[in-house]
Amino acid sequence: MSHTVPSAGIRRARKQRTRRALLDAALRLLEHQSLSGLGLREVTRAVGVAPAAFYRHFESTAELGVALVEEALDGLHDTIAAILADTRESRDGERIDRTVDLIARHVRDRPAHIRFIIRERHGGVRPVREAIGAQLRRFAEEVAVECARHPDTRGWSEDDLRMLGGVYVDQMVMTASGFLDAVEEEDPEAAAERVASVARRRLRLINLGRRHWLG
Amino acid sequence: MSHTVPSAGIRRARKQRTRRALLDAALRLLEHQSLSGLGLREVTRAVGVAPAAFYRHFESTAELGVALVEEALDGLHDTIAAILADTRESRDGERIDRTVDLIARHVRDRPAHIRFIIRERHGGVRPVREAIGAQLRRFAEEVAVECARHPDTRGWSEDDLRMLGGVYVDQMVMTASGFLDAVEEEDPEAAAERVASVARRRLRLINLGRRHWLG
DNA sequence: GCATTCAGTGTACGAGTGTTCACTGAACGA
DNA sequence: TCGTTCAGTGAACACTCGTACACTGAATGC
Repeated sequence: MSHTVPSAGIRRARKQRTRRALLDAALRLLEHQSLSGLGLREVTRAVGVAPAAFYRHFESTAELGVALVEEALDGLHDTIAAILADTRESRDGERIDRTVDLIARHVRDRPAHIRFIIRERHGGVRPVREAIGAQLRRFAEEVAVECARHPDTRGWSEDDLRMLGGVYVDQMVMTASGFLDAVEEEDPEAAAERVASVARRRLRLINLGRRHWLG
Repeated sequence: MSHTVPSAGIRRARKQRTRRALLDAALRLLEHQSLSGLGLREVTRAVGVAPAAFYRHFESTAELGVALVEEALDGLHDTIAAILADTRESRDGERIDRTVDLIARHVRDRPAHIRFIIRERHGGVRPVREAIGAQLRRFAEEVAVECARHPDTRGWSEDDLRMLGGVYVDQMVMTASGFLDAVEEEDPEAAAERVASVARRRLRLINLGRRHWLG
């Protein structure tokens, strides 16, 4: 009976719980403002905890921002991996459809994370900006590696492959941003479908360019 | 002697002068933070003027932000027009080179304006965000109109042309952002050349896709 | 010349900010 | 069982913030 809860981590768990609460509250507050304007007191007030408690978890809101970057981009990384794996065997047309659908779903599932990433990618807080930039560059690299397996890119230089990976990642981010903006329009579903349509055609354009890159 | 200064606008001119000073000071302060974190007092302090004087020109920092958007995008519009006009007769290769050069020059000439636009495009202040979005959409429209004159896009639908215009404008903004980031690296000139090289290849990729869009 | 306009001043207000520090009390390890 | 650890408290610190209001004095128009 006693050792079923092996004497460990009630404290650690409690701490984790308020840490999560801080992150969640911050994420919610960041939907309508940017990180450089987010106050430490504002966050603790939303959680219902004393301001000083904040320091037990982060030494500044910038550091909290970096933590948010990590969890947001972990999620995005999973989606990218899913896109790459899921569409590896598809024909070109349905591959594009599937990609855009997966982006739409990701945005629907984690809108606040995505909004945060897009807002802070060029935001006023350097460490956050750099963390996002570094991660996105890593994603581009991974996409480039996957691209190399495709017959259309046979014989490409590494540099050109990296360029192409970057194009896809940027395209993905812009599409996500579009889906995010869509929900604020008067007919969100129609707007989202418009975004999806443009995204599909952009990808088709890029793929056509890729096919004719050499010779 | 007396009517050489025709009794007009000494007041108006003085007002304009401090208005400019407010805009310039804000622009400088915004290089290291975002608009939602910019304080009215901070701006007036930088200009050397009483806080209340701010209200003679803007009713909030958001309104000042919108003014900045307008002047920043006027400048960008001129550069886009220059790109479209200047490269109308060129062959494809040098057209791309010229385009990228003009973007690089624009960023070198007005770095603060560009940084502001890129930062606030997805920033926390709605009216500013929307002003930027609307203007960029207008630019895309203009580029689309110009694209329609090109033989490669003969027979394209209006929707596809708009899509293409958007691709070019987004590409331009991303390139500008790249040039901006380049100056912060240890070898800025090399970084800028790397950005330029990637931008040129991206444009080449897009142009290849454009050429093979139909059939 | 004179009354009017108005860009900019100076002071004051209440409210919110980040950070500190001594503290409490429950979870912990031995 | 008992001393230690440490997440969270609450009060106080010295700021900064946006806004209001009565004001000054030079430019202005009649």
